[in-house]
Amino acid sequence: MTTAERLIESMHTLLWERGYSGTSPRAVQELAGAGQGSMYHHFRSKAGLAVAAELQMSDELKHQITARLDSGSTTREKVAAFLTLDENVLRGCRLGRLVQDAAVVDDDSLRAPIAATFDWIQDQIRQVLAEGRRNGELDPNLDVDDLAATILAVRQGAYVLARGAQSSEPFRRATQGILQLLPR
Amino acid sequence: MTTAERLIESMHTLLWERGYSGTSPRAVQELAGAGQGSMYHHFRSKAGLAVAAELQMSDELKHQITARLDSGSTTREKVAAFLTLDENVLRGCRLGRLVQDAAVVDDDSLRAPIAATFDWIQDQIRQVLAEGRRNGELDPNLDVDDLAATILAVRQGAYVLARGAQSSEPFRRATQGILQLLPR
DNA sequence: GTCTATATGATGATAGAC
DNA sequence: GTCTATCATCATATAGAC
Repeated sequence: MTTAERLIESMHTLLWERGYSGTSPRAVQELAGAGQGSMYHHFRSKAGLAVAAELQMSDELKHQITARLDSGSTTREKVAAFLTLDENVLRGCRLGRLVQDAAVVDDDSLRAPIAATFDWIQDQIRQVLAEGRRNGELDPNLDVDDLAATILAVRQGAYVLARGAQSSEPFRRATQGILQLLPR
Repeated sequence: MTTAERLIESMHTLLWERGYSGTSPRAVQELAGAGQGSMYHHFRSKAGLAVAAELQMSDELKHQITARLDSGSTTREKVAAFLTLDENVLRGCRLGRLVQDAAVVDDDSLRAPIAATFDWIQDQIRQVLAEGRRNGELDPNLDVDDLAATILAVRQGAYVLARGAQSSEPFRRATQGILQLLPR
């Protein structure tokens, strides 16, 4: 891995763990084993490096989500796979946690990659739901745009509850709760 | 208002706006019109003042939620009232946003009031749902514990999506999406 | 109870040598 | 490309006078 790649990787890890405001350039440099000058040679600023890390987050997330939404055979199975517990729920969603940070929301270059990824995810879910509606698996009267937003919101909110409780139980409950409303 | 009350009020405002890590004692003092020494006379630390502010947040939130859950006549109306758009969705949930901050989650005295409030809210929703099930408004096979977690998660997640998009539209969609799954 | 002074370390970045 | 030195500012308090 090049120094630039290690810096991005380290920023990715720390953004997930400590958030944007909670991550100092110094901490990133230490984790990457790079010096002060090195970081500022490859990136204009902390925000510039963070944007690069966000793009990596987005890429990884898209691959994971595609794999999950493709995994089941029925609509319900696909949605269930999307909502299924991660290895480590308490870490939260790496993108979702960032939007709580005012420094991120106030800087469009930092916020835009997150917004775009959320849009992409909702659209993937919407397509799965739309197919289910065509198949007759779902009620033809359902608004699949709204329901796609709901399903993503359940996942994001489930992370919030799990972090508050420091337990994965609320995550499991919240995701089970929506699944019981979808026809088998 | 006493100085202590103004300090709590100011911390409340800034926690909501900037989060815990993003709020400095100095900023709180300025907003409250109090000096450095004054703050540390009334509170042991930044964390101590933040706990006091969290208790105020919790109190206000409980009153608002009670009012909403009591407002409708049917189960669906009550849930809809709970999920209804706030004046300013983009601010997010004052408690939900705090749990994304590692400094909050790592300090039990800061996390506990949030966890307790989330538990309280879920229990209130659960009671509304349980009554609806007894009434025959809801399917008797529904797990109301899970569904209560889902409904709170939708609200929390809807805030996350709205902040990401810097628009209240995803909030509206996500909440409508779950309501269309509840029987009329 | 409130004020000013002071302390210690971190933050985010720049300068310039190598 | 990477390193060390340096910088101004801020964060989170503590000390002690008034």
